[in-house]
Amino acid sequence: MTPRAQTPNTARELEHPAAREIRLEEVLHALADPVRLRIVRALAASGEEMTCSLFDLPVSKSTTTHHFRVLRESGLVSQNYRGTAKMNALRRDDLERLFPGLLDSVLASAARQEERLSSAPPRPVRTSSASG
Amino acid sequence: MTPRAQTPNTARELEHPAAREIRLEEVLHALADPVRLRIVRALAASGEEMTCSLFDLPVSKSTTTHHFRVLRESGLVSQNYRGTAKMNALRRDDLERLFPGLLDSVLASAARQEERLSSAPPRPVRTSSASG
DNA sequence: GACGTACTACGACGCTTATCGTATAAGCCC
DNA sequence: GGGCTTATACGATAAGCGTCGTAGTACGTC
Repeated sequence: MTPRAQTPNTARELEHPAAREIRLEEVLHALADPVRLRIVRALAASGEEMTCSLFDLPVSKSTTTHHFRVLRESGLVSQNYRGTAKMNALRRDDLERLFPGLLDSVLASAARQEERLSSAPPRPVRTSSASG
Repeated sequence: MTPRAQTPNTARELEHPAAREIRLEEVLHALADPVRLRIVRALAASGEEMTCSLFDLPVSKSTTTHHFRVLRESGLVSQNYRGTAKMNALRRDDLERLFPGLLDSVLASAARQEERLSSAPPRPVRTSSASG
């Protein structure tokens, strides 16, 4: 077969769902995994493209690839090759148009939870009648 | 054992996670299932408690029970018995305190997607050279 | 006490998924 | 070209999950 005639350097193009094909359930499912949520948060924090290898994840290389694929197929991130590296970016515009405010509230919730869980003193119950 | 001494009508109490135990990942996972998202939307729309049997779901009774359990254990809904019926309610206050705006943006996104998918004309491609 | 209603528990089944290791392909640099 | 880096593909595995049916429990009513 060898159908890849010349295809200079843009040869490796990855399939992305069109904006209208993105489904809320899949986006939520993609975000529900701790590793993937971490990836999305890192991408949002950097605001720019990042290569896969920049992420410090507690899983193997293969698993990382798998998670990036899930993120891409759900429509959360876009990926394109740049030399040997693969650049990843959040599809903020598409997501904002489809689900206004969703990504931001998830990101804010994640940040809030991290703060709450890390700095949470073993505060017993605080019985100071001030009521909650 | 028979530890249920007298316990008049509040005998059957269900375990709910405390607010501080609610995890974003579990909430997102709970919302990622179409059936459960539908339940949550119905609860939000009604604004009040609803019995399990009020929901018109495309799954069996057992499966419905399963989904309600997932919702309760994730912290999304609270359940308490009232006679033979089990009343379900969204834990809006707890969720809003933990993840401000999250639930609303998910609900809005779901509504938006439903509208988009139902009223979507099979608009071909619109090749009007306007470039995309 | 007997019956009906509402929901649960349990076991089963099949599909999906998160994980890994190894082998492989594409591109860069010398 | 040779070797290094980066990421993929593939197969395997174990766990999780959505689904169901059946049997059972709790409650209200007669």
